[in-house]
Amino acid sequence: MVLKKMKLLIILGPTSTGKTDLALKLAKKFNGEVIACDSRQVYVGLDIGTGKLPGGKWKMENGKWKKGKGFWEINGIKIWMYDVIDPKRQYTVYDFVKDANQVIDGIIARGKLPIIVGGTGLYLKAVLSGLPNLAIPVNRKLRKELEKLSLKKLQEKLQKISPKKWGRMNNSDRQNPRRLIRAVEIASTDFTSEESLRATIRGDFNTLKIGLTAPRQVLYQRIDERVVSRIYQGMIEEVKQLYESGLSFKRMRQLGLEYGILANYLEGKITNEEELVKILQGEIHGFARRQITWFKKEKNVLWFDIMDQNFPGEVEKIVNRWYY
RNA sequence: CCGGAGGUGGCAGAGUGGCCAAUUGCAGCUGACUGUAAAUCAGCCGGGAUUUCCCUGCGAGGGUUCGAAUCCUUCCCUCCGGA
Repeated sequence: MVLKKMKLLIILGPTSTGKTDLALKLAKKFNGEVIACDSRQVYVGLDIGTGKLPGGKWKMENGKWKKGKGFWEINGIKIWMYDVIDPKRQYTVYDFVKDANQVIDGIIARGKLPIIVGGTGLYLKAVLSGLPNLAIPVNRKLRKELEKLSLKKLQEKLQKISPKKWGRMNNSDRQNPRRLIRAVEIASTDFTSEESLRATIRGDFNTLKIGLTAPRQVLYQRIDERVVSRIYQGMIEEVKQLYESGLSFKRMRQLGLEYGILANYLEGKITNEEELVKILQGEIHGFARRQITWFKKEKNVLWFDIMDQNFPGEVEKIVNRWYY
């Protein structure tokens, strides 16, 4: 049968550029549903710190949101891929691809436009074009053993097991224990990359990619303000509650940014709030930089500077032309 | 005004005669990233030329020395204590 490619609208960009706000607006306009492509919003209970409440203003004023299983609904618009798993569990790109694909298919079946809000570049890439080796599963036992090895030993191990793989790795990855471990893990299975890629790729999308940016200084300022307002919104309380409900500080540190830093704060490693705010801001700046580095390489993105007052209108026009 | 401590690169903070353009942390910048990705990892970080080259440089000026951020001296400033 002849398949018409499914239309998929994508909004991407670094944190704090207002991706979700834009997505909600467009969803309203074009009868869409939103899919959060975010590696941390998938966790239940990580709300304020991951920006699931899209800005205090939504919570306070237009507070018509409700939580469902796997989605939230804000002013009648569904945002998917929120709250799909317990934060104590580890969720991976693979899980995300599987879950998101189902959600996308569901939205299309309902005759609506799926709008992906992408903050996690790897996840977005995996959904759109698959990743080789994606289907090669984690081998917990092996990892546990490998984690005990020194960097040097890991390097030697990979060189022995798969010199080809080692040869392809760059200097930075060769010093990255996490990558080395995964490489050994892949090399220890019978899977071929082709098999694995075939298992995950779909390529049946007709995408329109809208990228949001802002001058660096503006971006940092927005981040800085957001940190403060999140604290006002009760982010510290949120983390306390997570701890009380059994989420360890160690796990929080794995979750990174606000959760990791607040874990340190609650443990007394950071003693005053001023310092806390500074650290949070700095870490998130770095995060935004990493996102930018990643997204720069993304092809076919129409970039918009959010400082340009007219950008929402422009975006709307473009989406309109593409969609109808 | 007296006594004490001190002024180092955006900040914090080492260094106390040559190995110092100056440890380190933060901030900043660039990049990698094929199942933890808000993670993890690499590089840069006074200026310029851009393989061991040049210039400016550790509050300011002067001095000692073959050689000073490091010693002497004068001045300016900050902090603490006393008047």
